[in-house]
Amino acid sequence: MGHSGSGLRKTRELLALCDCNNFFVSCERLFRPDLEGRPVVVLSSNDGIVIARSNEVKALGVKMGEPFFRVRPLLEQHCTAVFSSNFQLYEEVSSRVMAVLGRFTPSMEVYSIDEAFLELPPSGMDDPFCWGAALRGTVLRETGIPLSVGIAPTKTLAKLGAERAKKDRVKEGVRTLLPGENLDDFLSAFPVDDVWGIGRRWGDALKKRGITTVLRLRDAKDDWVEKRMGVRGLRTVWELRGIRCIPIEEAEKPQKSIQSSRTFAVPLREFSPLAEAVTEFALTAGRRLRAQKSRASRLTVHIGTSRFRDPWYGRTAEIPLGMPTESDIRLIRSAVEGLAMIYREGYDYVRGEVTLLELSSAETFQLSLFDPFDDRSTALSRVADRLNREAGRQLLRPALLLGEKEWRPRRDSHSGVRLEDLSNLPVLSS
DNA sequence: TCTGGGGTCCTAGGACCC
DNA sequence: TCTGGGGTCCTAGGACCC
Repeated sequence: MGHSGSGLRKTRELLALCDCNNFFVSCERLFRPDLEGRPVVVLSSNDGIVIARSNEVKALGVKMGEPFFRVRPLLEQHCTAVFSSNFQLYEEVSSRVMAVLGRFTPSMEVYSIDEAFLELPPSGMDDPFCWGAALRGTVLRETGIPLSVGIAPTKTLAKLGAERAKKDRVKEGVRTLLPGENLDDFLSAFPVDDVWGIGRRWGDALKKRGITTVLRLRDAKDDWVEKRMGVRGLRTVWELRGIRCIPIEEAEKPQKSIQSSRTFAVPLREFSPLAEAVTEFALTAGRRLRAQKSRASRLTVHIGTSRFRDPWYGRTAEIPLGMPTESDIRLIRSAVEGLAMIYREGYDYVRGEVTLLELSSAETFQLSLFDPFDDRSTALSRVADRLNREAGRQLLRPALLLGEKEWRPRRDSHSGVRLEDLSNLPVLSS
C-alpha cells in the first residue's frame, strides 16, 4: 500500500484527547493531599476488584481488574491507601473538569467520565503543543486533576499520543503527532493491542499473523483487514494513517439501553431477597430512564450464580412492556414477574440485573389500543424523583426496601466525601 | 471466605416477503 | 433429474470501550 515510511496525510484539522490520570485515585487525593506520592487504589462495588491505581501501585505490578483479595497482602505490605468507589464524587469532579475543557474549544465530545475529545481551535493550530500545555495547566490549577493530552489528526492517533505522554511523564503531559511527521519509530514502539479498538481477541489473532506492532497494523493490507476485522478494523487502520474515520460527536445522544446490576454481598438462595434486589434495580433503572426523558418497551431480568463456582446457573427473562412506559410500578411488577419465570430453588445467586431496552422519547411515543395508559403511576414516579433529588437521598421508596439488606454491596473503605459538604475540605493550617 | 458495572456497534443467519 | 434471487427485518452473539 506504500504507507511504509510515509508521514501522515496532510490535514488541517487536529483534535486533542484529554485523559485524566488515574482519575478515581486523583479524585480521592483531592481531599487527602497527604496521599500524594503514596500508593492508592480504588475498588469496585462490593470491594471486589481494583478499578483504579496510582502510579506507585502500577509499579508494584498490580493489574487493572485484579481481585482485591488476591493483591491485598501486597498492597498492605506497601501501606496502600484503599478506597471503595465514590461515584457521586467522581461524577461531580468530572463535570468540573469538562467545564474547564469546554472553555478551550468550540467543539468537544465527552467520551467517558475521565476522557474528552476536543477540536483544536484556530488559535491552537500555530503551536498545538503550547495550546495543550496551557489547557493542562488550567485544568490542574482549577480542579486539581492532572491530565495527559494527545494531539493528532485522528482520535486513534490522539489516544496513542496521550498514552505515550502518560507513560513518559515528560513534556508537560502533552504529546503531539502532527501531519508530515514521520511516525514509524513512534508506532513501532507500541504493541498492536495498545491501539484503541484492538482488544484481547483481535490482538492475539493479529500477533499470530506477525502483526505485532502498531506500525505493522498501519501498513497492513486493506482487504485483509476488512475480511478479518470488518469495517471497524478498517477504520482503525485508516485512522492510524491519519485519515479521520471516527468523527467527534458533540451532541450527547440518549442511551439506547439502561442497565442496573449488582453483585450481592452474600449469596442469595431464597426468592424474597432476590425480589427485593430486583425491585431496587428496576427502581434505579427507572430513575435513569426518566432522567433522560425516555420510555422503555422491553425489560430483561437476569440472575446468576458465581462464574467461579460449579455448577453455574444463569437465566435471563424478557418481558415486553406493551406501551412504552416510564412508571416504576410497571417496571417493578415486570421485573419481579420475570424473576419468577427464571428463579430455581437450590442455587446460590450472586448477581442480579435489570435492563431496559427499546427506549423511545417520553414526549412522543406510540399509544396502544389495548394497554392501559399509565399516567397516574408515571406522575407518581416523577414526584418520587423530585422529592428524592431535593432530599439528596431516597426519601420515597417502596416499603419492601426499607431497613438493612444483607445483599447490599459492601463498601467498607468509602471515604464518605461529598463535594457539597464543606466540612470535607482539607485544612491548610491550624 | 473474597472475582464490577456500565455501555456501543457489527455481523451472520434465519424468517419472511415478493 | 432439474429446486430463483433478491430484499428487509430481527435477533443473538461477539467484539470492543471505559
